[in-house]
Amino acid sequence: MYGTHGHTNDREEPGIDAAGRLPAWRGPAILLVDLDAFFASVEQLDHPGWRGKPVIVGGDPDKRGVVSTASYEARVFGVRSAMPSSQAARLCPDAIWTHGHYGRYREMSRKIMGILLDESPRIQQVSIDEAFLDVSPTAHVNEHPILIAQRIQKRVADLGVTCSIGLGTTKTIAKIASDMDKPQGLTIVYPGREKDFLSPLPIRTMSGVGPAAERALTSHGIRTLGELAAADEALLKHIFGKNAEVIMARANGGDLTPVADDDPVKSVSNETSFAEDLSSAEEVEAGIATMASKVGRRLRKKGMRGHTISLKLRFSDRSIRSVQKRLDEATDDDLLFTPLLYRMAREIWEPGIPVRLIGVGMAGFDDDEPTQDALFDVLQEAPSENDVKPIIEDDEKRSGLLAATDKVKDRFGDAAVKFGRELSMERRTTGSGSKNSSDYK
DNA sequence: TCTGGGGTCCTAGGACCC
DNA sequence: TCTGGGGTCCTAGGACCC
Repeated sequence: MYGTHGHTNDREEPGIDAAGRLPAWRGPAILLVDLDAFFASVEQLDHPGWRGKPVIVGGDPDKRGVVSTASYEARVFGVRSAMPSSQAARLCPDAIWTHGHYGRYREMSRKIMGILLDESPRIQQVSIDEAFLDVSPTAHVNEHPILIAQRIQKRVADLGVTCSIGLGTTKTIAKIASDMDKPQGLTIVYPGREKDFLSPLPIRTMSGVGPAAERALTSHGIRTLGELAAADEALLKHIFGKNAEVIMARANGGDLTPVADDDPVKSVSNETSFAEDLSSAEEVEAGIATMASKVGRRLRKKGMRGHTISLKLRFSDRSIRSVQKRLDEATDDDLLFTPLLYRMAREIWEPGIPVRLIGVGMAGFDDDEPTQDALFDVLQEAPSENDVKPIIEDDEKRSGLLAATDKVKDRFGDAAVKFGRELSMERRTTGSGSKNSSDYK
């Protein structure tokens, strides 16, 4: 036991000396800090009456919702992230349900990431509730990693939520270790013990091995990370393709991928599943318009314009079809690309076929800097294959209208403004604000 | 009352050019 | 004449992550 906050789970005995000093840490020291049942914990922090009770953040049980995060009290009943809400409601009939408050989670997350940044500038945020930290001793800073981890746990706890931390010499090890003891655990894998720690673990424990790879590996008798590390290279190449070498290195504790800054955003998308399938052209186009306007608004907010617009439909049998089109000019204008999306829909769908989910996305930001009059150009140029009539042809009127509706939506919410074809989709969707369930497992 | 949403990356095939 | 191959861009689909 090292701290007063939470407890420390030494995977291997460190051999503390007589004075109780920590043994020197040799080599890289990577932390993975994972906020415990984050969304549910914030709800319990904000609603004192919910503390100690089962709380579920997720979509409605009767509208195809799923569980985003369950508090530990709800997990006792078997409720898990990504579980259909209807099943969760059966397992835990007395749970307190909420769709979640994402602005609030983001606010808490920002505060916590601020603490982490204060502890080490070498940080990689993985998601709203998870980050890697490089706390390797350097010439300038040589505080012991365990002490840093304990201080982080205390500082986070002071904000009213808890975190679990894994400490090891690689990101893979830190990540796996952080999962072994929750909530508020600190699991340490000492330098030199990497293989002992990893080799008995099931393959699925490791990031990068999903259901498909697990199936393939198991069929070849590979069940543990030790077996994976020793597997035939040609076989791994066949299963993981280009990733085979990285996977192998991770499995044997030798993956030295550094803690890196976050990558730039490469795509922006919105999708929604409907409580009941849509099948008429009017309904589907209304759904497309609603998703397109969400994407457009987010693009404008970020100041990004993309070249590649995509449409995804999921049908009643859960199969998925998608289409994407490369645009001649980058855009952030949904009044421009919505009619194109209607046309793309007809490439993969016919009216009458029930549609369960509609997704709209934009990508292709990496090209040239968007020019101020990209919008103007796209309308003036000779018609190309992808050209369709925008909803409002005068581009100045159109962008003025978008700016005005963005403002209203900022103040009053998305539902405040709807164009003709955007029916009120809210009542029909899963009602789940659920976005991110990072406390998967 | 069965199965969400927002992302990243890889692969394989076709078009097109040289 | 019956047939190559590399490079690049684009697209559809799927695996995986939180």
